[in-house]
Amino acid sequence: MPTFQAPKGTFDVLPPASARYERLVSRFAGLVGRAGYGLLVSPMFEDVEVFRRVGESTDVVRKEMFDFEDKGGRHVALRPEGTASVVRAYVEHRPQAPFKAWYVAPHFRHERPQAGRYRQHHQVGVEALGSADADLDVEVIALPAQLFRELGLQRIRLRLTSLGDDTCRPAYREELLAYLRERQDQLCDEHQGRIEDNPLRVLDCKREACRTATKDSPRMLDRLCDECAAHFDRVKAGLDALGVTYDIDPTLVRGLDYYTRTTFEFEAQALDSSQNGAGGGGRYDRLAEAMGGPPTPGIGFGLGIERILLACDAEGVFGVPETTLDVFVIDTTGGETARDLTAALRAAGLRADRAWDNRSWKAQMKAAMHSTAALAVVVEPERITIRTLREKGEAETVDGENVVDQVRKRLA
RNA sequence: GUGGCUAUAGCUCAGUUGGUUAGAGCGCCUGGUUGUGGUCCAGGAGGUCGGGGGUUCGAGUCCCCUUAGCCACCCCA
Repeated sequence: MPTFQAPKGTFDVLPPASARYERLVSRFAGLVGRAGYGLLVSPMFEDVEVFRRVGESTDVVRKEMFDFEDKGGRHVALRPEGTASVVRAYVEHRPQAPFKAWYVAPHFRHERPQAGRYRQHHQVGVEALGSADADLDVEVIALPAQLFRELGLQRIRLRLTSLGDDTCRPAYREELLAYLRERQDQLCDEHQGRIEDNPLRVLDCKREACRTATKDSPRMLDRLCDECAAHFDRVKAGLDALGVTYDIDPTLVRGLDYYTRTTFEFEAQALDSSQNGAGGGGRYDRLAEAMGGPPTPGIGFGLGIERILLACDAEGVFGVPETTLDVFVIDTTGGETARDLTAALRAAGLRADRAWDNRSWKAQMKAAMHSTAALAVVVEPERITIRTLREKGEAETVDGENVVDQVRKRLA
């Protein structure tokens, strides 16, 4: 047993398994890059107040932040979610709107770890600021749907709702609060004393008590103001037009308080654990103001890389790629030729590796088999041969002067 | 944060009511065989049994603590 191990709730991803991370991120980068989103790099810790703006009543802020005082006495926190940092950066730099950015970043939450739930996990996501256009909601929601399709995932369910805005939500909130107060003693223990914080959360409670008590509660979707209703209708129509299927779920409440209007969540149904949320997001038209900036509408999402990969495992798609090398060099003459030839092959743009330590022919050949290379170049005192590694074939003796060209020819 | 289960070789796991040098398969290393590599044969390396304490003549096995993982709650990505 090693003396040290990765801290609780964290993990290492080693090659070759890590190749899936690489490929997933590059797929995502390609997808959102084609849609006009540029990479945004931001610090993985911020003034703790930046994250507090996402909502004081949320678990993320109340009990899951990795926060500490730095040597200058500043109270900072490791990023628990992605949107706050991006909106902070937007407000700080005031880029041209609409501003469309994507990110890939570690996220930290101090929770009890479980499969699919970690203290450090990784998300890819996008944020689009400066437009309230419902068609932007459609674009943003369609991106993860397209990603999942490209990965080959079948069993992803999109849940969708609207939380209203400042025009209609306050009245609804009061109505719901009144409804809940009448039934306060019927709610579960957790929510009996917490309905004032965020009454919407009670609707999402999984406990039987809350479920029955709120069965006939008023629904935000029935109380949307005209503008919000029109916005939501356009979002639905847009998704329909793009062939993105969804389920309207009026009980959907996301973990963050900043959402307005459109919110959504992608559920990986292949995962039977309760950690089956693959990603989610929504509109946050008041967050820029809360961050001290000008009123700026915005919408975005975050996707959990580990959750997506777990879902891929469960559906048997997007496995670790087989071949990562073109050619493997074996040298039984001392190693100088391997050193020079490998360098030449790489300079020619081929993926090449070699055996080390001047081992036996058999040991080097074994290493070549493990390498996943398609071809081996075998350097022996009297000749140089090219051999196939993945299927049977005759060794082909090659001229020492043109090894690179001949390898290239064989690969073509 | 609450509760339950688990921890033995690089990996997957055996290990009796506590008993003497802790095992297997796979993987790894060496040699032989093979069509100079995938087969087969022989040999070898590798474990303070997660860590600490206790009970006992004796602990991988029983007890306590601790660390980590898993599961449920909770929450979410």
